Amino acid sequence: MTRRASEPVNGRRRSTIREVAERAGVSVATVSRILSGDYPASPATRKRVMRAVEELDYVANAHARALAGTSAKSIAIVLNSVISPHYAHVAQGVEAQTAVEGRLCLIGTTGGDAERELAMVKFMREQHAEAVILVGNVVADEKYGKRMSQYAHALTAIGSRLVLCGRPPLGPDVPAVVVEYDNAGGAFAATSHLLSAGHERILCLGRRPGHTTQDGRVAGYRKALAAHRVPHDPALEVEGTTMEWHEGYRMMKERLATGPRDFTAVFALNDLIAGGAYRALAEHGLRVPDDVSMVGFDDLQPSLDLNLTSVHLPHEEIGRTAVRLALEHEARGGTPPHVILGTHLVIRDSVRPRVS
Amino acid sequence: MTRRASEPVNGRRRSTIREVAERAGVSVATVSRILSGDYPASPATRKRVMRAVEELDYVANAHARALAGTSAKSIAIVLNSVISPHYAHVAQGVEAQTAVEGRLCLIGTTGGDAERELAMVKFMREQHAEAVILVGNVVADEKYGKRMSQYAHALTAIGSRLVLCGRPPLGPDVPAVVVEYDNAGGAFAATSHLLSAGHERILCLGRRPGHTTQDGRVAGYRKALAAHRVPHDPALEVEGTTMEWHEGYRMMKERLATGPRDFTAVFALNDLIAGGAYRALAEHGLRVPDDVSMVGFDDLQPSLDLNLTSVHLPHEEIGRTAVRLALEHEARGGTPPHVILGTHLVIRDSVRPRVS
DNA sequence: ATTGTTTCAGAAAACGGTTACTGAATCATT
DNA sequence: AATGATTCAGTAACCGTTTTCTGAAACAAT
Repeated sequence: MTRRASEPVNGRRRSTIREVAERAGVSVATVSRILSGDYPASPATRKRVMRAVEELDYVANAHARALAGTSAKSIAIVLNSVISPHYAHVAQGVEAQTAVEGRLCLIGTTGGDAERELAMVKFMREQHAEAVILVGNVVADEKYGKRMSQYAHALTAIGSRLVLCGRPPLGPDVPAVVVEYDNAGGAFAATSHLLSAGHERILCLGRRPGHTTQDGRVAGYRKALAAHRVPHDPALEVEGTTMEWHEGYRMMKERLATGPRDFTAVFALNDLIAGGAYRALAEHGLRVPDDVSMVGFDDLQPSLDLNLTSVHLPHEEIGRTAVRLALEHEARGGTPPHVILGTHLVIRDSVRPRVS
Repeated sequence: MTRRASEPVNGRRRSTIREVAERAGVSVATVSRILSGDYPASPATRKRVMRAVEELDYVANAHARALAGTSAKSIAIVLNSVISPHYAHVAQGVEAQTAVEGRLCLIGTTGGDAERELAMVKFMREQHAEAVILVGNVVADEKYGKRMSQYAHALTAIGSRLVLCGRPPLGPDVPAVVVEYDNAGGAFAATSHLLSAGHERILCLGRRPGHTTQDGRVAGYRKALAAHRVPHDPALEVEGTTMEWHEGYRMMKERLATGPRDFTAVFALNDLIAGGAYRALAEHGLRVPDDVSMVGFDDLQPSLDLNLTSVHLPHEEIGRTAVRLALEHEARGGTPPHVILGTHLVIRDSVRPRVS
C-alpha cells in the first residue's frame, strides 16, 4: 500500500481552506478574503468563518500562498558563523529589522567556504528571498569579485537584491547594496588615542593582507602613525590567520618568547585578539594597563570583561540598515546605495600615559 | 495600467520551468524529472535541458516545489535573542545539524515575549517547518505549560513536532521532544570544587525563583553544600533579574556597598554574571583569585577572558541533538525522547585554597 | 515478420491558495 | 414602481512545480 509522501506518519492531516469553507458553509474565496484582512463581509459570515478556523486550528499554507500571489516575503542572511559575537550582533540587527518590516528571516552559515556560500545563495534564490545579505570579512581577490558580481546579477534578474554587509563595494556596474564600517577611521582613532598618551611603539596584532577588514584597520593604524609623525616599523605589525582569541594568544606569546619587549602599547585588530594577547601578557607578568596599554576593536564581550578601551562598531545598526536599504532600494529602484557607518572610541581603563 | 504584483520593478521576470522546457524543445515533465535527479533520459535530451537551464539561469521555485510534492523541508529555531553567546552557540549547532540533514534553517527571535513567541510558532507552522525548536530559559508557570501544550498538539496534528531545548519537560501527555542540560549537576560540581578548596561562605549570584535554569543551578549549589555538611545561608543567595553582565556588576556592587565582605568565594550562575561581578570586585580592590575565588557557568567568552574556572555546557551539541532527535522521532514515532546532556568543570585559574 | 520488453518523453491532474470577473440581493434614488 | 448603485459572495483561472498514467519508438526475442 502506498501512502502520499505529504501525509504525516501519525496525527491528522493539515486542514485546508476548502475544509474551512465547507464547515463554514461558504465558498473558498470568501474564506480567503476574510482571512487576508479587510474584506467587507457580513458579520455573520465572518463569525462563521472564524469559528471554523478556530475549530480546525487552520493555518494557511505559506507555500501555496506564496505561489498564488502576494506573499509575505523573506530576507536571507548568510554569514560565516553565528557564534562569532560580531556576526551574532549583526544577525540580531537583521532579524529585528526583518520582523519590523513584517518579513521572515532565513539564516544560513557557510563556515567561510565559497562552495557553501554559492549553495546558500542558490537556496535563497529558490526561496524567493527579497534580499540576500552577505555579511563578513572576506578576501577580495578577483575570483571573489566575479562570484559576487554573478550573485548580484542573478538576484537582480529575479527582482531580488544582493546586500554586502561589512564588505567593500564591487564596482559601479554591479547592482549590490553595500553597508560597511569605517574600519580605517576607527583604527585611526584607536591608534591616535595611544599616540596621544605618548606611546610610539605600538604593536599591531592580527594583520592579514588581502582581507578587507584587517586591511582597513591596518591602514587606519598606519595613517595615524603618519599623522603623528611617528615612524612606521613593519616589524610591529604581527600577522595572524584568524581573528580569534587563540590567535591573539599565540601572536603575543610568540612575540614575547622570541624577542625583547620593544613595545609599550598594543592595538589589537579586534577584541578577541585583544583578549588572547591580554592573557599572554598576564602569563608573562605584564599587566594592562600598568605595564602595557591596549586598545581593542569591536566593543564586544572581551572589552567588558577586560575593561578594555575599544572601537565601538554599530553591529546591530549595520544589520538593520542592511535590511532597510535593501527594502527601500527595492521600492525605489535606481542605483544601489552605499553607506558607511561611523564608529567611535569607548574609553575604559586599558591605556595609561607612557612613562618616559 | 495595472501590473501583476509578482513582477519585479526592474529586471527580467524569474524564468519558469515552462520556459526552460520550451527552449530545450521538451515537455515540462521532462525538465522536472531531469532536474530532480536520477531519470534515465537520453544524453542528448539531458544536455539540451541543462543548456537551457544554464542560459536562462533557472532555479526552481521552492514554493511551487513544496506545494506539489516532496520538498526539502525546514527546521525552525525560536529563541530569545541571538546575541546572547549561549543562544548563539545553540543556534550554531542547530544550523550545522540542519545543514547536515539537508534542510533549511529558519530562525526567529522573540525577545522573551510570549506574544511574539506565539506568532513565531504560527509562522513556522505556516512554513511547514518539520520541527520547531524552542530554546532557552523560561518561567515554568501554569500559563506557560498550557501554551506549550497547545503548541505541541497543534504541531503534532500536522505532522510536525515541538522540541524544547534547555527547558524542562511538560508532562507525559504532551508530545514534545526535550533536550536539556544537567544544570543541577554542573552547579554541584562547581560548588563542590569551591568547597574542596576550603571555601564555606560561597556567594551565589543570580538566583531567580521560577526560572528553570537558575532554579536548577541553585538546587545544585544547595545540594553541594548539604553534601559537604556546610550550613546553607540564604543570605548568600543574591537575586538578579537577568543573567547579564550588568546584573552581575550590580549585584556584586550592592553587596560590597551594603555589608561586610562575608564570603570568600563566588559561584556565578553564568559567565556573564561572573564577568560583571569580577569587575565590581576589581573596583573594590579585590582580585580574583587572590582575594576571592570564583567559578562561572557556561564556559563562554568571559571564562576565556578572565581565566575563569567554569562549568562547560555542550552548547552546540544541544542544538545538534535537538535537530537529530526531532528528525529521528519523526521517522520512528513513538513517545518523544527526553535526553539530558552532561556537563563538566573546566579548571582554569580563578580558585585558590582558602587561607584560614 | 510479429510480438513482447524496454526506454524515453508527453498530457494532465493535483498541491492549496488568491483574485479578476460575475451575479444576486439589498438599498437608495428618482 | 422602476432604475441605478452598492454589498456581499461565488465561479473559475492561475501560480510553478511534481508525478501518475499513458503512449510512441526502439530494441530484443521468437
